[in-house]
Amino acid sequence: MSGEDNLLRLVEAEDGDENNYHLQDQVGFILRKAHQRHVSIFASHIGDLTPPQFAALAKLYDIGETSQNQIGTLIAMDAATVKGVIDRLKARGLVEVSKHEVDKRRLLVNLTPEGREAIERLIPLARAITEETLAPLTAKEAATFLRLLAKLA
Amino acid sequence: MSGEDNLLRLVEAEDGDENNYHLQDQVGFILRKAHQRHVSIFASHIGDLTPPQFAALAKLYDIGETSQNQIGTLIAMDAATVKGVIDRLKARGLVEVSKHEVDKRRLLVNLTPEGREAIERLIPLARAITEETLAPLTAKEAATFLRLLAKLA
DNA sequence: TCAAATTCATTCGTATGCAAATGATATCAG
DNA sequence: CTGATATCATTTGCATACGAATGAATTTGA
Repeated sequence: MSGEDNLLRLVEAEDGDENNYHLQDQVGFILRKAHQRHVSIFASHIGDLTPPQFAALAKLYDIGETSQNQIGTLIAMDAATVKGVIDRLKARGLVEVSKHEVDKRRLLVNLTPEGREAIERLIPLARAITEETLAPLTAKEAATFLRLLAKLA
Repeated sequence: MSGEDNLLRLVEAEDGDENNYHLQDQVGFILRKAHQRHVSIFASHIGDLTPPQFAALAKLYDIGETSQNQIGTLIAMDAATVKGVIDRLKARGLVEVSKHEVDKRRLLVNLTPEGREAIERLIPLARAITEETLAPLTAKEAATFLRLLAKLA
């Protein structure tokens, strides 16, 4: 270790390291890593569907037929992004689309019987994914974490 | 509200809602939304650089010249992804690349003077981004949140 | 009522993000 | 020493993710 290094450490110790920027301590960086880990866990349980695709199916299962735009609002997805997601679900026969009778701008989306069967089959796996994602935390920690995370989202 | 709705509510109340899957309560979904919000805050403060690009610059500023692969490891980025990030930073003159003298597989990456100037200018903004991201939490909550988030990442 | 503003969907461009395959180089093990 | 393995970088393909622009349809407001 050089003399310069020793001097630097002294300076850092004096000011509580406030002059140094540590990427790995920033909330954005850790948030990105936590999200990555979750997506990886998701893929290990549900290989043939992505989290956004699953979210669209789960929401349609929850509320029934609705417009593409409304789906995007409910699952926090950009209009351009949701279009791609719905297109791929449609191509796989999990959802079907139709025109709104009254408001001709709207594209109605609904589950097909295959889509309904798929989401009913996948929901138990999704519970396991949530469990595994939160596994590093105790039950109490998980509850605290979810409460605080919700305040940030 | 219909009679069916009342019945459903009774059933849900009886079993503690355990038979219902609420997407908006799942950790993965909230994690994705929190990450989205952070990226949006980031963009409002630093418009000409993405979070991954900033991360690469910050890490190079921290550790100095290193291989592309090592950068990817340190900022949790896939080799294919980090290549694109470095390519774009290179195109903008913020980093420069060279071949490793001994190990000819490696591509060394380093900040240019412009890159160093940029990251020094941006780090104060990054601190503000972290602050704004955590603003919905009290200081104590933020500390708890970061501790638990780190356990998940 | 009717022009302005808004909403819904689409398209384009750019940027992650990752799996899988490939090629070049380096290391290891027998 | 050399064949098997491992590592590093690249490329391709697919899937989000979002800003901006566009067009069609609806709603608003003076």
